[in-house]
Amino acid sequence: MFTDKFLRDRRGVELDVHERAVLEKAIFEIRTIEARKTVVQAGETLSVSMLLLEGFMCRYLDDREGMRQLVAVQVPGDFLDLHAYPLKILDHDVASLTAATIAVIPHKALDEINAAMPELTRKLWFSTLLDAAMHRAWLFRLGRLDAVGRVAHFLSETNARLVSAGLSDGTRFALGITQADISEVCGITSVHANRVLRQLREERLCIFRSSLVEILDVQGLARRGQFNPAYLYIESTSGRPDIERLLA
Amino acid sequence: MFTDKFLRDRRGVELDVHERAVLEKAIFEIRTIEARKTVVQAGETLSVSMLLLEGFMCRYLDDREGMRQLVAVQVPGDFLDLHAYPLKILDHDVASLTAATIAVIPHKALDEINAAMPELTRKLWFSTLLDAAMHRAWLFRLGRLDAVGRVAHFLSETNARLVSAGLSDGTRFALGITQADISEVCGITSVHANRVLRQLREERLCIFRSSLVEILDVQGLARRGQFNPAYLYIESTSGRPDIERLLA
DNA sequence: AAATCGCTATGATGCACGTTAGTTTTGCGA
DNA sequence: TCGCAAAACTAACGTGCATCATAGCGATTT
Repeated sequence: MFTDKFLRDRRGVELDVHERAVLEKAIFEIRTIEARKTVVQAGETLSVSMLLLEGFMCRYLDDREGMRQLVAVQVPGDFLDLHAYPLKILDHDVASLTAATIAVIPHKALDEINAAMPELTRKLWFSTLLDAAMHRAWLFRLGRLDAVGRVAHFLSETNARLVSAGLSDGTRFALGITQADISEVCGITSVHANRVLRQLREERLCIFRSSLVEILDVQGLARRGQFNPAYLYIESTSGRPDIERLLA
Repeated sequence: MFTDKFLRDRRGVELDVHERAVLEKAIFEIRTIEARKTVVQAGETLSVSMLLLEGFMCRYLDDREGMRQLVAVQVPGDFLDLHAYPLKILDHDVASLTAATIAVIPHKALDEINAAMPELTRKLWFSTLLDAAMHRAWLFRLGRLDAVGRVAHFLSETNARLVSAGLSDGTRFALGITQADISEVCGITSVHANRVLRQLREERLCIFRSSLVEILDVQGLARRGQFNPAYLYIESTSGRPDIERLLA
């Protein structure tokens, strides 16, 4: 099932069997994407949306000099651009960070869902609002935290999301991104990202090694980044102990 | 008509006469709010959403020490918390900046719209995605611009939105907020906000006087803040010259 | 084995912005 | 018209992060 991870363990909006089947049937094709490719550019008119199955992708805006500001990092189970369904044209680019696999869903299929299944429509809507809630947490990160706090917040968030996706055991996860990517998330230079990561290592909070992130002190890292997972709307309905631990 | 300004001049999603009437009928009551009151707190369960009719309001997150980071400023015609309809619980607070008037719409009424009017539902969805697009522009502002650029970007955005709402003539508008509010938008201290506003004044770009904002050089200010209004999805369908000028 | 490339690492220097501690101005209610 | 609080403004000083420059290191190519 390609849509297994979509909205899994999200408060009150998990898909039922029928809804999941409908969404599966809406998939038009599965595509693979190389690392570091732009798949959607700002301003194009879109007629499909994409669900991320494997790998990591991102969305970004760039400034006059071509410097990027990431506005979202997507993990497996996330829609990349469901917001393109109502918007049709995006204000930003979508690109892969690592090699990735995606499911392509035509807007025509979403029209049918929209017309016939108001409850599922509301859940799809919810999932785009989850993205907006993450945007707000990112605004807090950039507006109110220092560089160490920003990185700590980002790594705490990513850990929580990957636990929910079943891709982190709660302290360790693979995340094939570079220090430069982190700097584009956190609005700092890659030089400074390097110094911050060293500091997190020296304070025994977290070890970042590009291919592997190891959190030594989950609570300490969360405290340093003032991270509170409430905005992710994760809930342990299935009684998963890893999620219980996360929310404790 | 209370809903006059809602989605006015937004690309492809303006409400038709019937839709507007349905939305009007969904209004349960009109309320006034004093300046500087919190109307929704993070974590409450909500059963209504609110449309802003008059005045200015905002949404914010606060940090451990109680310092606020604004994540949105709402102007007349904006929903304050339509995202509470799918989400039910918000991750942030909603408060007034000035005295304000709002229309209250119960989620029950939105359920009926959701069930019976897929096209209107998609437009409501669109309006919440507009907020998300603004969040992304705000992320760019905080992540990639210096203090002067951030304030220039914010004032350019606000001008554009108020032109669309008919509350700015393109260069001058009333905005009853303080320098401290600006600092909470831009992630800087109020002391520095003051310095930045002086600089914008001295460079003959913009004069901010709390009760009145006067933009002396619209294009210069936009350039300084790398402001591009595309993310607001404004379009002049009605051939309004003020909007034409804005997008030129 | 040499060459190339992307990523990580680190030191020196400077500036934008924070912090602290005020003073002055504005506006509004009594 | 006074009185007072809130907002605007200013100055002195400290610091976190940017910038610039360079070097090491591992993987891939030839």
